[in-house]
Amino acid sequence: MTDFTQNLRDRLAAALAAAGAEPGPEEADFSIPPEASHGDLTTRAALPLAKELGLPPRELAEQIASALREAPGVAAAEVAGPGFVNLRLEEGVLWGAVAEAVRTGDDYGRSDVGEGVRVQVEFVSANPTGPLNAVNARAAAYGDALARLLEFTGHATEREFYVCNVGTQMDLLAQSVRARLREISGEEAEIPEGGYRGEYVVDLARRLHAAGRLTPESDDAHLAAEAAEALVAEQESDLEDFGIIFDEWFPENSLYPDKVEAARERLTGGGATYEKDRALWLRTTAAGDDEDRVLVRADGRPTYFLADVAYHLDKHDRGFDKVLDVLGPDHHGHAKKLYAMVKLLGLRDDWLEIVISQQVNLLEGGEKVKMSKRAGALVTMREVIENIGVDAARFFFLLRTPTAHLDFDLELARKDTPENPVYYAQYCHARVESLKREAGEALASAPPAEADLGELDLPEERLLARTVWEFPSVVAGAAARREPHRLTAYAARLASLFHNYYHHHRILQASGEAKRRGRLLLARAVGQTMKNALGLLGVSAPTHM
RNA sequence: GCGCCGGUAGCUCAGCUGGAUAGAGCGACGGCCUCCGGAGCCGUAGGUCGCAGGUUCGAAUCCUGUCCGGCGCACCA
Repeated sequence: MTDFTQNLRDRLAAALAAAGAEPGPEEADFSIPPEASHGDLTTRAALPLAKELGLPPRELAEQIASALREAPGVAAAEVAGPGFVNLRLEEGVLWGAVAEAVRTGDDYGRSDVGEGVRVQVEFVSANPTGPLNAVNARAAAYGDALARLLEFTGHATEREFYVCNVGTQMDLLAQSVRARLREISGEEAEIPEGGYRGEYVVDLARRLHAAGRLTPESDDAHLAAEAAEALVAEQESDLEDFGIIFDEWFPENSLYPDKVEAARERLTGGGATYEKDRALWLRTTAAGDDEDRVLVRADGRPTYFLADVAYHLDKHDRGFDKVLDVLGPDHHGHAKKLYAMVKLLGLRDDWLEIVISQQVNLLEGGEKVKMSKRAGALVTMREVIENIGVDAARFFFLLRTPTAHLDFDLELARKDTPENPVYYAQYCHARVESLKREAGEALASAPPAEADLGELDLPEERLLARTVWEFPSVVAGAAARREPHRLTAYAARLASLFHNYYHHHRILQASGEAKRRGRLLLARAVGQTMKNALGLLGVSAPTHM
């Protein structure tokens, strides 16, 4: 498909050049119109360029159309609306995609557009002060799907979790654990103001005490380290059960003191710092921030921001060509200073990219489920997984664009009825598997034959094939825009088309051996494409349901 | 006060970096079970794209202002 569209792009560029236009790469391109009645490929190149040439857009469009009409695989090229050129492709192109999906299997949709660029996706990155919650789970589902998309499009991708095991929160954790340890020894103890009151701290204290690792007399640093280690291990196993394996768990405390000191020197040497009120500031306002930021406090202790600079310098030193930070809703205020930091360090502007994974409202039958960390009554990621399952959770978290708040209806996600979109999509795959079982091994694994595909003649079959044909470009678009939810929408669309087709037309009982094989090939392509789409979302494609 | 994210059908949301008649799911209403899985399918109703300006051949999309909701604004992390 890539060679095919590249050929069309070349022809389009040639036609535009012949008319005297100088199109940019964006302008001399095609898109797949959502409306099937607008053809299979469309270009609006004539609209902006006609103006430059002083031509009526439809006239330029007609010149483009006649040039494209001659291209192989193009059945028709028509001018529409104000000056669109709509292409209708020959069926053979679409059957070719069906054959390719069957032939390439789990690799269908894969591409190498990433050219092996080394990309790091950092996500979740929670404090090691408690179990992961539903908001972390959303970020987890998002970051992992994004990483899968990047891998599938030819990027050398790594997943990283930044363990924020430094600072006030760790002190509070240590004091909270100490209080619980005292209680175990029968003493009276109080959880400090702002401390962690969750039941899990009691369990943690009990476990570490029983293992002989901690006593109420253990010093703060030891308390914090032991507690954090245990909690990180829990987070890691929760994420593993959610299907997510990180390549790197990067502990913040490993940055101290050398890397933090090196970061300070580098910034100071760069001349973007100054001293005020005995503190060291970074002039981030020179790079688009709203106010300058403190790097070193008046008492000489470095800020979290300076550690962040050190952390990103370390990422850069590790050779990543691109770094994606997925920040939670409580950190969205950091984007500006991080971007400013990149500028002031003299790194490429697009080296860092920040995506905000927004908050989640958990609903139970329309009622909001309260999530209060202070009261210790938070909804944990583990509870979400146990309550509704990994597949439903991941699918639901990826239903929306990451930047928008998400209403997550647990009751709906739990349902095993068609109103639940994850079952609807998985059922499509299971149904194809069921057909393959029914058809028998020989037919179910027969190599794609052009003659068999040529038997397909229904409009529904063409539309299904077109949708299979679209898949690689949907993948590419989702990866480029960092929007896995496009795949969720695609899976729902493909499922709907297939269920409809299945209901109205016999596949294994079609008249004629060749038609049976052709229809089964189409079904196999759909099943395979669905499996790949779900796989990129981290959702399983069951063979039975 | 400043900033970020939202405001599109009764509800939850898409809308592919400015295009064609604004779409889907759910809900509502009405249909379909001799048939490879009814965990399914078909149809109907439903919109001033928060509001007001602007930019241009063209705006849900970009700009300005404004209203509403959510969330951030430490020498905390």
